[in-house]
Amino acid sequence: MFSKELRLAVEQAYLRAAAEAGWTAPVPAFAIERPKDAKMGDYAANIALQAAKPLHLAPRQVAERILLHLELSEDFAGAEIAGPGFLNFRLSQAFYPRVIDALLEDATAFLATDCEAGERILLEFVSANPTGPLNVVSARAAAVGDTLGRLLRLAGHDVLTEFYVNDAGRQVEMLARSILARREELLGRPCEIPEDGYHGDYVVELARGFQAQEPGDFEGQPEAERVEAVKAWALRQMEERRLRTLERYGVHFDNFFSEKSFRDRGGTEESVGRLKGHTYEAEGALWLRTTDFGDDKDRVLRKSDGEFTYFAPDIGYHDSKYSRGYTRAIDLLGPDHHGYVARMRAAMEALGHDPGSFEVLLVQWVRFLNHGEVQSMSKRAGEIVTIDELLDDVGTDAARFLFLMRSHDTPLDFDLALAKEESSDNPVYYVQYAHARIASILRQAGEFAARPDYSLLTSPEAEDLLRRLGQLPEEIRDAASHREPHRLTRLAMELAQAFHAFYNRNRVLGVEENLSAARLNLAKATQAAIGQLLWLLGVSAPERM
RNA sequence: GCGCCCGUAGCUCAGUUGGAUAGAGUGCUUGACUACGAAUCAAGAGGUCGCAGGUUCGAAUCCUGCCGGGCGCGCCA
Repeated sequence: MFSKELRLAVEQAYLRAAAEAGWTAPVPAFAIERPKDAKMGDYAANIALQAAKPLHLAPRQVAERILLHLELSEDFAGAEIAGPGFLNFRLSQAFYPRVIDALLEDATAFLATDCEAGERILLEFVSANPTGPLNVVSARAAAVGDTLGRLLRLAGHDVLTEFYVNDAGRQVEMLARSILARREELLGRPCEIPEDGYHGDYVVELARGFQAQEPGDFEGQPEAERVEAVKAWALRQMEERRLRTLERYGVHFDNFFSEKSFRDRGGTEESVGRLKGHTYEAEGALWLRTTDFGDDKDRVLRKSDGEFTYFAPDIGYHDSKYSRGYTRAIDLLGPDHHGYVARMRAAMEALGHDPGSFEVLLVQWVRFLNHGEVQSMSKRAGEIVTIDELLDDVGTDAARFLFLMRSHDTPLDFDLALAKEESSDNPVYYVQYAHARIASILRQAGEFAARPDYSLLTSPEAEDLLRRLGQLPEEIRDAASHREPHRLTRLAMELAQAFHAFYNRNRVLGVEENLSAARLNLAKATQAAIGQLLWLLGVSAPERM
């Protein structure tokens, strides 16, 4: 929450120094950053290093001139020149009450302090085929997408989370035919599961369920109508199961977008029509000249048999994100889809959308381990295949936290044994324990002053904790703008670590009344911050464990 | 062959638009509870940031080449 005012102060100091010394170079691009080593202060600016070259001066010399003209608010204790010419700044105690009071008043608003967002974002993730239970391969994307959505919303964006339901293609047709075949089997008639059909146990379950509910004249209907009836019924069943799974997992979608209804109302034709000028006919097919927009080769929109490719309705779907009023589309895709990004971006550009407003986050694969052994995800081996089975095994809190510990663009090893372990080895418990521990202290504390004298918080552990709390708004801003929800787990762990260290060296209860009140408020503010981070992660924040 | 992602401590990984002595967890060694939760804390050991060049006052970070791993390159979805 201080980097913004610091940047302004430094810029103004530079301008005053320039006016006095006759520098003609404008304010250079420079960074306000947090040094790794606390000995170097709380913030550092490299403006002198950046300005030295255009000014033909030594960096330290520039720094000295700037320092002369620097005017800082009372939140800062002062500034000094260090190393090759960094300006280092140290916070004063004056900011303590501002941070603690703000956190206690409204932790959400506090975390959003530095965010200046306000875009309309459509965030699409998971979008798994509706032909089976949600598979564990979607679990990571579900966790990342849901938390990213919460984070972007907290940052001030108008976010719609969306699940694209591929309910139109051959896949659901096959599901319906598979169910029908199983139904024949249940009735004791000879049958054959279609070659590309679905074989999971759930298909048998569905067949049984359908048979129990099927309308009386079902047998008399023509084949095509029967398939349609089963298809519609099966899609509703899968939707219910999907919603139950997602709810257990704490994942919320604002909208489920049906490919079928989009196609039925001519959405694909409309978007393809608007691509005119970028398309051509060749070999009986309709092609989109994506190479005009950076793709490797042109892509077919409509096959020579007159059917659209998968690409065409998908262009229409993405186009609809813009026509529905969103200015930015963010997709989470598996690494097997990365070849697809360039052509979709090309299509968006051809439609007149800013290609930069279409963002794709590739969520890399997860490898499941058990005590370090790689797990095959085969049903036959009795291993975990669905998200439900994963949640049965390790629970929502551990699953979400572990998925969000790593950057989404690196492959992840997920150790099932570790996830189940309720010990300090499991980072989710480490963070939750800090939250519960504070709850326990507050239960025992009784009444205490709401606005005590925070200048009593002088221990190194208290100061470290306060600095971390004060820096949260900047961290949140960066996590949101970089689309890196995994930073939240690190922040939560660091806060928990700072609190545990504080707790071990600073008695909160049973010390002098004013000191106790100051420490209690700090603990309570920390709890609010950890609670808010856990909420963003979709992990529960227990009062007791 | 071409394209994208990745390569950091024994292991799993952080590392902010290039910044100061490269960090954390885990594992290993050692210490801390007759007062707030020991699911905790403190200390120590552990590194050729895949390799080689280049740009820069400064490179784990940017550029080039090479090595290694993953994924993709259909009128499939």
